[in-house]
Amino acid sequence: MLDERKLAVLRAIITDYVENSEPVGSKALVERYRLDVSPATIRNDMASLEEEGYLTQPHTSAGRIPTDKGYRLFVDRLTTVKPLSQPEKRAISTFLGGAADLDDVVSRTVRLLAQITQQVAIVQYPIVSTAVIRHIDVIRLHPDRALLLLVTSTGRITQAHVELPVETRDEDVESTAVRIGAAVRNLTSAQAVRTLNELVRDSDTDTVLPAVVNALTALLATDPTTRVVVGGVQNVARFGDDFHAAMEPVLEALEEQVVLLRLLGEARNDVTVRIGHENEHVGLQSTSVVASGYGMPDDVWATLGVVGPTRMNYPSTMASVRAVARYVGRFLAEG
Amino acid sequence: MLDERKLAVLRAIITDYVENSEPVGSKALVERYRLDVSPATIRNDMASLEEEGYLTQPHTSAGRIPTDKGYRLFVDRLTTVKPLSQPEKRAISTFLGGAADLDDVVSRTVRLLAQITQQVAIVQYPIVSTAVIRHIDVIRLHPDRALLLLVTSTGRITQAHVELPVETRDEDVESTAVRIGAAVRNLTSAQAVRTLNELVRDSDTDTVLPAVVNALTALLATDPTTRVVVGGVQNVARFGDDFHAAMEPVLEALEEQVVLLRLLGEARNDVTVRIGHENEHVGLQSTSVVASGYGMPDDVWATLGVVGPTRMNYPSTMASVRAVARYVGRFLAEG
DNA sequence: ACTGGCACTCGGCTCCTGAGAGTGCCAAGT
DNA sequence: ACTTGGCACTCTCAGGAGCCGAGTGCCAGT
Repeated sequence: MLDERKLAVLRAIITDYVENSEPVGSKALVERYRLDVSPATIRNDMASLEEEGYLTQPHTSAGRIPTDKGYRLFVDRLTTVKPLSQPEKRAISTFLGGAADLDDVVSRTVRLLAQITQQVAIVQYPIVSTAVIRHIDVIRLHPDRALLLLVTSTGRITQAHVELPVETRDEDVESTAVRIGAAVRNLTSAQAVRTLNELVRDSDTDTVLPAVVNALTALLATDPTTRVVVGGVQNVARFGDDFHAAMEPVLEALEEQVVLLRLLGEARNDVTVRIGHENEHVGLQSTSVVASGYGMPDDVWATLGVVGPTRMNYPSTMASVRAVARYVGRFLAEG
Repeated sequence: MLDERKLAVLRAIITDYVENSEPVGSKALVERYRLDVSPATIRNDMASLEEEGYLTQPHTSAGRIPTDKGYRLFVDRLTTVKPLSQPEKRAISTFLGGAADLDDVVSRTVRLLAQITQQVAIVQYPIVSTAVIRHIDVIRLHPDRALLLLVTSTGRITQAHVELPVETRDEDVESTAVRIGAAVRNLTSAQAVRTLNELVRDSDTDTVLPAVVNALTALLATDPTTRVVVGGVQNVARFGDDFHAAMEPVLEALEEQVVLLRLLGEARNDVTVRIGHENEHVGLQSTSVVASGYGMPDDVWATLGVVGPTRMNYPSTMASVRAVARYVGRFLAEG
């Protein structure tokens, strides 16, 4: 069904369409891509590609444009992600190199991705599965309320409020904090939860301890990967003139953390592409998402990616996403 | 120059144009707004209003549309900000009521503002000038590096890294933290800086103390108002069909914290309006910004506002911004 | 299996025209 | 002095005709 030449035709059509955003016809095709056959032959191939769902015509007597299925085939079989050039690599490296802390790494990454792909970038906050608890702290802000701080070995700080009985003494709060801190130090999230359970079981007269432990358990349970940063939103304006209608739902989707997490959540350690209707979220079905996990080998920390028009330059976008993911991963591993 | 009727004509034109986004002519005007004069009279008034720069014609033989100057006059003299309805007030109140902490208040506020104005909302993180230090903490993450945490009475947590001599003992770190903590507790930022200076002067043999104090001083010095949150970006799609050209610079501006801060920075405690070219940032000169300070009376904590098309409903937007600012202020004062 | 030729389709461009909205101006009325 | 009706004028917009050209599908020939 799909001989070599038909695949070459599909590749040429996609290349041309990505570049010029115009339906491409048989004549232009043979002229621009040395296919060494006549337009008539190409026409037959195009007809057959259309029959199998890889191409479509906006209207009779216009050229063909690729369908989502066509892009899918292109991405799967017709393209090789070519590595970035040396200057590009150096640019990435120096741009990330100046980062001061975790927040800075993430915000630089998102700007970098948006910049080099000219699309909308999404970066999930990294989480280290091997992160351990470094420190906890309970700070009494009001008579009946305290602030619980949790610091992990990656420098991540989370917080929660704890309701206290009004009559609680400051010393009790402090000693409880010290006690819990000693118990969970250098434990992973899962280990800590187990230890905390034992701690509560052993001390049933105490009122402060259970309150703090509950808050801490809840804090440990909340998935710390639920933070996502978006950047380069202005690039939706460049997605194409035909995009104006579909733009509002896209912008809306980009504000929904939940949607973004689901988008990124499906990505593995390598580069994943979702094309058009392959995206579950209806607002994003006229876009493609290129994502990649990043972090240490065999230990994915988080995911990042870009959202662009289905008519995007897949090889180049995939190369950029992969490169940025690798550099950020390496950078985090070092720092 | 500007008698009562001309002002009424201007008001009617703006009202109509805001509603229908179409240039409005003399005939439609007398029909829709009981002006009790003939179209010819209105035409004379319109000609004179145009001559003075309040109106303009997209082309000959089209109706008139307001200029920035026209909107300015409208906002300054022709409109009264009418209070919100009871249900609206209740909606604001309940929506903000569920907020758990400061982050939550801000994120709810930005969503609320975007929702009720159908425009892009911008909220600056609040700062309490009377905030005092509640707690500091130094956590050693690596042999040569520690994390400094600062908690204020408003529940705000900031952090910084401290470089330590490798040979520093854990006990010294801890005692230093306790010592500094005791010294600055319940002090305002300014008082703390002074106290810290004395502390360093009195103990010149210590190596740990100066390192931590330096980091803390830097932390206190960084302006905590430099954080801004944006929401409702999808609403730019509703700014109008004529807006598509100007959209990219607007989206770009919305990603620049610096630009947003300057936008908001000019606002006073009451509602401020910048119309079109009154905005300094070129990318936003086809938009209007409605902003307001919020916080306790005579003690502005921060600013919030919305960005919309110059052709916006000013009275209603101003009412919404004012109401939200007041509610958030009240809410912060209580919690 | 490929190619050249040919008839056909259909969108886009241009030109034209008429309708309609809106204006500016003027002379007359109050 | 202001207001008004009338009128000529301008200019956009919508619709229709007609042409062009790009592109297709098909077929017969190599």
